[in-house]
Amino acid sequence: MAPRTSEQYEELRQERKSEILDAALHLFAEEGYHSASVSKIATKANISKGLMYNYFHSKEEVLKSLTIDLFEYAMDIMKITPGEVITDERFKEIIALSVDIPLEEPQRWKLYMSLVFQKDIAELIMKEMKIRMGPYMMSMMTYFNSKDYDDPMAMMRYFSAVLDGVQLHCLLDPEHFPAEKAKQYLIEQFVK
Amino acid sequence: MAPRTSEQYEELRQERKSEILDAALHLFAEEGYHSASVSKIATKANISKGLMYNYFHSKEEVLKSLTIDLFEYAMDIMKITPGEVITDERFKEIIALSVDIPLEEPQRWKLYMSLVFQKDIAELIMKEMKIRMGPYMMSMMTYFNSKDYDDPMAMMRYFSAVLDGVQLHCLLDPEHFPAEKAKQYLIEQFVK
Amino acid sequence: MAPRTSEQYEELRQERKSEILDAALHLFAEEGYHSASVSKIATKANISKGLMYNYFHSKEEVLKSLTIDLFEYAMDIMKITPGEVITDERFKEIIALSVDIPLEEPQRWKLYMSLVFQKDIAELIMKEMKIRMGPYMMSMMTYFNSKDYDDPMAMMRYFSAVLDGVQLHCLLDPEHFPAEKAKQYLIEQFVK
Amino acid sequence: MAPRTSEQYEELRQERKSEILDAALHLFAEEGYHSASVSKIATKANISKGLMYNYFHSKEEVLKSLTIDLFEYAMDIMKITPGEVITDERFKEIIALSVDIPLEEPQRWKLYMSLVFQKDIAELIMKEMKIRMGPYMMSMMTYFNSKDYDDPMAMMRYFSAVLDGVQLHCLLDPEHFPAEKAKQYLIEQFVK
DNA sequence: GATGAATGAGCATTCATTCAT
DNA sequence: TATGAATGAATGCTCATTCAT
Repeated sequence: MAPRTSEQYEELRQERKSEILDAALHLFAEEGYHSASVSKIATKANISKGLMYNYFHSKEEVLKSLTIDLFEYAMDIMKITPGEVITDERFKEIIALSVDIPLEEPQRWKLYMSLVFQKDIAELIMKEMKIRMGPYMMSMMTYFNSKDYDDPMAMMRYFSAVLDGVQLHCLLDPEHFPAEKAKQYLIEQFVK
Repeated sequence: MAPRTSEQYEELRQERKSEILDAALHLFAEEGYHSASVSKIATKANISKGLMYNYFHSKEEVLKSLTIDLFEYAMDIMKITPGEVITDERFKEIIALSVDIPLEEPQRWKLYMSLVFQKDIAELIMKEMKIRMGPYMMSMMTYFNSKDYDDPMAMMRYFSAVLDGVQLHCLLDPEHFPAEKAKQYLIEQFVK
Repeated sequence: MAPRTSEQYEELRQERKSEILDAALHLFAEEGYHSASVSKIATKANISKGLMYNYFHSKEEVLKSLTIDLFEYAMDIMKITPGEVITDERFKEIIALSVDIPLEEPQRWKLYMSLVFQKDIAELIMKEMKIRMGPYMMSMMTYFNSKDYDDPMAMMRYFSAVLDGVQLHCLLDPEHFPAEKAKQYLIEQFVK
Repeated sequence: MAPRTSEQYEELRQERKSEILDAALHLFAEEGYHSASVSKIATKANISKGLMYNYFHSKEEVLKSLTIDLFEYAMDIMKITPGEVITDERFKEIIALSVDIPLEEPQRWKLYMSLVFQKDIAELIMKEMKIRMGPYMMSMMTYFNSKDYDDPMAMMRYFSAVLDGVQLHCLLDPEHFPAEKAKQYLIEQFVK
């Protein structure tokens, strides 16, 4: 048999890597970071424990990788581009997406939320987050500024908090939380 | 020599118990439930590992005790009484307190938030919570009902979410989050 | 109040001591030596943990004391006296008693049997045993000798073994083991 | 380098497993189940504590495995087959083997005897035992029935007890117990 | 004499990580 | 590249024993 080309190898590696991440995501979300052992992750990803260390240097790195992916995924969906000017239509879309994303991918977001409050883990991911959230917050501020809010900075931060609260409840109690109504209330309040 | 009286013993016990709870609170909040080992808690409380088990049957029980205390503390401060009829003034006070409490006792509330998303732990505390939150939510709904909202139930849930979001940001970024402005915005929106 | 006389104190001590031994006997027999903690014994004996050490230097000593009592109890019941000459009638009585004792006080004998096979414990009690069993075995040998057995020593040892086997089964399966029939078989075989 | 083939792994595992069982057998027999800690077993088996759990899920499982092996070993030697019809010759052979086995493998049998009287442990092994002893007892009863005994069931139980007693003494005092004479006495009494 | 708080060594078990193959 | 045996430190927890009161 002809040896694989290095492109094929690279492809294989990426595939394996994402299988591992996928397994880890589900286990972390289901049983928490500490209860999800490397053994379980490897088994779920159909590889040996040893091989995992060929792809990630540690369990912590799996987590780090997962959170970075998480952001990229969210940014992708929201189609946020640095320097973007946000229109009312776009703002409404962002609200709708913000509510829908956690409903559609609760695993991912539960994991994310569970991490934010564990100081040891939070430090790992906060740096990544701040870098990636910066441009998004800039665009938001510009939007609130254009709306003639008194204190657009404060408003932007308040809006972020409100949105997080809504997302939180979407995750914690999806059956009872009135997601559609919430979108409507958000629009009523913030898109004057 | 005569043994201590049982009052003396009881006093001693209560003191020790609260030392343990205090140590545990800080460690749980700082490094999470799993990373805060019984050894660390005992060391921080200046007692031996073994003695912890003279006061609590398990690490889990320390956590449970801590969450119960948390609720009682919050309920106390908010002066919530079952069946209370909420006036506008009282509603404003609740908003103000809701924002101030996490700012004043961030440790306690960080702990609480960190637990909510750890599935294995959440089950432990959710039961306690639901029992204690019920009356509060009833009063809230009655209030929104009196305000002629379309769907007071949905509004109450949305309000809870918004409040949680605000508390979240107070905890996560107390330096930058505009707490006072947030109170004002909340009152403007919900106390029509 | 007049101070107690030293006789009264001594009496009190003996009473306490036997309460402790009683509690220990039941717990050892029910859950085994290792599972029966000093705490449990003290609680069952209605005294404090600390006081137990006023009566016995260690948990092991409680056990030792218990086994010695056990022997004295058995010897008492069997009315064995050093140098006794055993008649056929007396031999039959010994057989009957040997079978009845374990049936009537299974706790005591189960404890005893459980100890014999735990080397660490066995060493403690074997010495006591050999001293106390010696005269009994002498009398037995004399009896078998009078019966014109080939090898009275071997017969005596075989008889002891058979008796132990019967006692064993009386303890382990009192409901199914035919104790009365066994007595009869024993007499038929050994009292020619 | 290529990983080991699964045959190689399996071979390795079996070897290690039996090393662990061997170490455990000796320690359990010598100091009892509770005193023989996992640490000691691992040290005696020349492996790390952790590795033991790669082979057995718990200390209890080691014990269970050991008792199952014990039975299989005994059944093998005795060549007992379910439904076997026992002749006089075969009966004599069974008596001889019953006496010789404990003499040849005292460790194994001491372990077994020590377990029977520890309530917490006994339950674990009794189930296994009853299943495996059933057919053997059936054959015995058939034998005693063919001998025109009054009450073959009672006789079978008495015989079992006597045999156990003899085995007990073979174990406890192999130097003084007259094993050969005992075989002879057993045959005289039971093979009329 | 009497108490029970306090200790610390020990226990069974888990698990991230390494490494010979 | 790939395996899983092997390690050892750490975990939650128990308990005989000591000791200040």
